[in-house]
Amino acid sequence: MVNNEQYTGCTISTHICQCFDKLTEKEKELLEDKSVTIKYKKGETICKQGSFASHVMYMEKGLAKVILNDGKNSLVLKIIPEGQLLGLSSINDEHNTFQYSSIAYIDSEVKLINLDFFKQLVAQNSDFAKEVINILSSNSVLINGRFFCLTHKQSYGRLADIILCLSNRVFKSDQFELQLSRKDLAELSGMSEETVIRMLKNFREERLIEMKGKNFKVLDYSKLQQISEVG
Amino acid sequence: MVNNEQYTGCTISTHICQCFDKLTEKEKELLEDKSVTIKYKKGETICKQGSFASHVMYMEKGLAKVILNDGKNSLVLKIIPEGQLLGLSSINDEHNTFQYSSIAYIDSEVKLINLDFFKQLVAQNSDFAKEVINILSSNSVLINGRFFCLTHKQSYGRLADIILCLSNRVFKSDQFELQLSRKDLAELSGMSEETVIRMLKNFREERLIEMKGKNFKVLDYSKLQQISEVG
DNA sequence: TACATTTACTGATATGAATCAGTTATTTTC
DNA sequence: GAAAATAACTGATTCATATCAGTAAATGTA
Repeated sequence: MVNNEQYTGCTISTHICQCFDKLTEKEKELLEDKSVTIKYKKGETICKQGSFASHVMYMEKGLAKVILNDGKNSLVLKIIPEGQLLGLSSINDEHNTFQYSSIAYIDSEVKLINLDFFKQLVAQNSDFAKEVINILSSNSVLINGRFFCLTHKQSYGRLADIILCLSNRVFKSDQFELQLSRKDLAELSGMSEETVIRMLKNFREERLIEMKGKNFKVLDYSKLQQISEVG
Repeated sequence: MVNNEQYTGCTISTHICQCFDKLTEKEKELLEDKSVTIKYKKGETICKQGSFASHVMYMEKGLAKVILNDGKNSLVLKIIPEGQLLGLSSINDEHNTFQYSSIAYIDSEVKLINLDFFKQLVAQNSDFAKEVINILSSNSVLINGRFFCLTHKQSYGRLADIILCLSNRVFKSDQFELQLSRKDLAELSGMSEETVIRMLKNFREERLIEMKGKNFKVLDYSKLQQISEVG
């Protein structure tokens, strides 16, 4: 088999966060003491790039984006679905501030875990540390793929990627009510809002998708897949 | 202070790899047994994306690029200078193949460390594990910055970034003999070879750099910095 | 030294996608 | 339930940068 890697702009890791399974009963109890669950409304900032990081987060319920921002532009690094960690890069001793911002796409519940305690777990439980390493490196693979996609595919391919990702990984259905605005979609696929709108229109005209307001239905997976592949 | 983060297309981490300092004398001895140093000529492949990963690498001498490739295009993720690890993502249990290729820019010497032994070190020495986590997360920060830069800056800014990176971090001098071809520079800054050539010419005409064949000299750092910032 | 090959460079042209300037539709708010 | 605000959409235009098609220079080789 020839390995012609396919990169997608997909933003969601399929890696299942298993790190808490590695904890002892005692550690799990302590974890509960050292954490608190907070609710965020759609659009609210869960963590802010540059501010001091005192906790690692775990998405219990909801959906959020992770973005880099230079004051002018923003880049969506990934999406955090239920059951994934957020802000793991803060466990690096050299960075005591959040390296990115996270904003809730929909109403969400997030467990905030005390950072020092999290670091302590890494130091004392090597299975836990190993799993953290797995998560970090899976995350790199995801972001590298997205990096490739956003720099080398053209817009139609990137948009097809995002639609496939939303359908397959986020909503896990061929039809879904998309809470994201066209602007959000544009940010996700790294292009302008107007271009997204025009391209979605084309996809609809070619019967690849159906669209009524926020309701999406994917009609032709294989054609979208093909568009994703040719770039 | 307002935090207007500046992202650069710089490809080199300033993180100093300290993980081997964390080893005991006995572990250091074992490490020598479990590793072998190989010489690579300029242009040679040090590791190949998709092939089975049986070792982690350490750049003892030389310079190499780390690239993603889909058979058509390639993306330089980062550059590995002397004193840095390469192929660390292989320690993830889910990926037993190299996630990227690495090619020597110049003649290089690379220490190949047995992967199972490396994993064993992670499991048994928590300071070592912690340092590995630091390296992984520093690496993410670097690549995220580059991701932002290549997707949001335009060509002049990206090229300025690369020139500054080469001068400040790789060669650590305002003049250097660049072993890389124009094509390499194009790949690094994510644009076509012709565009690189035209823009270098402009930089020279505006007296930002001097250029005679492979010999480069940076004349105006602050102007290049400014070009990098405006994008 | 001559020849072949690769690399560096130049100009003309094509094009993908952003930007600008609106209108229409849908939410939100009072 | 009307007014205001936001989001969705459309068309015209501009622009950055890739691509194409070459020539010139440098490097490798016989």
